[in-house]
Amino acid sequence: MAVTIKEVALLAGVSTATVSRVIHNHDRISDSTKQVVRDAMSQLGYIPNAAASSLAGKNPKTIGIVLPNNPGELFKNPFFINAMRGISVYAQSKGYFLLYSFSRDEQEEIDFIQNYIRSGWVSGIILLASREHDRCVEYLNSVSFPFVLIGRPEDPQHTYWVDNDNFQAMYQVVNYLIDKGYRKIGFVGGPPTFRVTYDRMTGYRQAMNNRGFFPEDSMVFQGDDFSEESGYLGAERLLTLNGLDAIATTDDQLAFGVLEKLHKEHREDIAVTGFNNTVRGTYQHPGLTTVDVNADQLGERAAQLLINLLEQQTSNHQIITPNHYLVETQLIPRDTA
Amino acid sequence: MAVTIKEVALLAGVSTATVSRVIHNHDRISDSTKQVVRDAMSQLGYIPNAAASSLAGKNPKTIGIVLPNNPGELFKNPFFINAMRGISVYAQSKGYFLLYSFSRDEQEEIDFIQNYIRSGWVSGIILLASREHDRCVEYLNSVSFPFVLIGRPEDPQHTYWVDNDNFQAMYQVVNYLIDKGYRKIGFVGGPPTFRVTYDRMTGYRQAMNNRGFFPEDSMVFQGDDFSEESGYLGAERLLTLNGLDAIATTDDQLAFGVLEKLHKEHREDIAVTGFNNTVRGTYQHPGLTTVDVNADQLGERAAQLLINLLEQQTSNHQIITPNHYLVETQLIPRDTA
DNA sequence: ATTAATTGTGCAAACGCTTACATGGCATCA
DNA sequence: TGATGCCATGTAAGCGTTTGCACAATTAAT
Repeated sequence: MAVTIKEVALLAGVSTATVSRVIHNHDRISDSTKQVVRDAMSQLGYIPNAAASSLAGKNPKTIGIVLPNNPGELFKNPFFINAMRGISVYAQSKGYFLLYSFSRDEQEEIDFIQNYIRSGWVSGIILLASREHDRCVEYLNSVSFPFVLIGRPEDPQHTYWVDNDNFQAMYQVVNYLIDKGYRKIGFVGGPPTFRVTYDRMTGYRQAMNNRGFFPEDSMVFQGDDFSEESGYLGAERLLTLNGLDAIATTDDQLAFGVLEKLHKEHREDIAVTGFNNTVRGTYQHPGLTTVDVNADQLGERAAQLLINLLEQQTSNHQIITPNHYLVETQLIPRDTA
Repeated sequence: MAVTIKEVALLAGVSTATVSRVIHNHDRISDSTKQVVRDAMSQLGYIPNAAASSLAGKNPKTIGIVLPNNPGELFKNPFFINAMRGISVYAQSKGYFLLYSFSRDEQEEIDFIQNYIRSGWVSGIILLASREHDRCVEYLNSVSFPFVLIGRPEDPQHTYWVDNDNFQAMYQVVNYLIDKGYRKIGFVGGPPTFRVTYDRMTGYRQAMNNRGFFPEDSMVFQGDDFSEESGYLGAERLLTLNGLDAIATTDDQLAFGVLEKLHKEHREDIAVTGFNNTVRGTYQHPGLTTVDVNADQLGERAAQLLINLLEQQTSNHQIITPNHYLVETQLIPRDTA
């Protein structure tokens, strides 16, 4: 059917072994032969059979992506599709294929990962769902299969990951607010067990301190989750304070809850910021000032990290790649601050 | 490394051929042997090596998905991610893997398709980008590789495809408007060369006629594209008519343009409907009455169609599957109508 | 001038699975 | 009882690549 390595070999007048070596840029092949073989390949439109090469023990040049199946979140937040696009940009430029699957729950995620690995289809995996105590990470570590996490892992030293610099991001937000003249800035975050909450809160505290403000604990609210309800609750709490003029949140959903409460109390004068640049914040009135996490970049970097890892594994050049990247966020000023 | 068919055969006390036959449910294997083999498989946690099975000439059980890389559209419209999820629901239940790629332009789409096919990775393809004169469709036909189109093809008789019943959908919208008391309903559509425009316009006309209204041509506007600008222009044109009380559009973007013009002219009394249920329409004020195209379902059906096709091809049971599915749309009433 | 090391290439086995063909056992029929 | 046919399973070749090993040709070292 399709063109095989044999036909290329025949046309180039060499053995299949040589063709294979040319494909992989083996260093013991003379430049002249390389040229001849390459000409033959392009003349025939040869594309290696991925199944065969994978079977013969090579990097299948395919990356598996595991997504959480959270319809609500998927819909509200362009994060996933953008991350997938980012991954594809880099992976495709390196000739990698991409496999994806949505999973209903953690168990299914693990099942899919097992399938990916055992089936021999993929050479590495990117996880897009960072949970607190991630069994997928555990599993992948236990079988020591190459993977990259989008999000911050529990063990940042021994895991490959990409994430935003959450400290820096919130630091920026608070400085922006102070620059705009706000002084008494409250904080509404998600559960304190999440690393992301901690990092953003630290950024908030640091920024305040550096500018000469020292928020008491009552100005910091941490909800049980990242929901609107928690935001609403947080606003309720913070409104008991005197002179509050701004609320920085760690998530758009929280921010929406905050806005709702503020609206109810006719305190629209209070500034609000969110996080994640969800679509609702873009189109609602007033537009929500928020932070874009640059999902595209996160995806691209994740792919880069993984592919580096894979290629480095194959070759014996010991170029030590970093084990993580921090991707810049971008403040999106809109009406609420 | 992983468990192979040999180990299963050894444990079950049969040959590898028998194991293979059990996997594929060959009918000449006795029930008792089947049971023994299945037990062995599950005991060892055996998962067939996809590369090997694909190489040996079997259906690789992998579907390639080609997406357009249109950042703006991707962001505004949850269509793509939902369709991908829909595909994954069905495909995963049938044990199929999914490959995806975003392409920058038509040429790249074709390149990716070639890669998919020549590499032997995929057994079938789903196209999510239906254009007017689709070279991908042409190419796939020319090499007669199994594929399904999401959207209406040029040759609906000899292509596998899924789509909404666009006629029906717009018919419904217009009836809804008439039921709500609107009488002089204008139409703003995209370019008339698109089949979807034609179908929806026909639905509009038919519904009007059936209820005793006979819109003159001046009540029908067809833009050069599906943009807000075209919508704006359309509204401008229609506003010259007397007594207009509603505008049905074929796309949310068009609707947004229409709303803008109406707002400018303080004619918010005029009802407006969109199409596609984009996120902006959900969150803006006033909320846009629109039609959800059920992207999930479209994806699921597309996967179903393709997998049926593939399995039917393999086995010689000649169950003739339909060559297309029409997926129901859903009217989403909100503020603008 | 001999030997040793290096370079460029080919040979052939191996990867894990499928499947056409072969085979032995059993039931059926005359 | 022997021939016939079917049923359940085994044998082995082959799918397209990769790669360790072998080997011839060249270069370097003595």
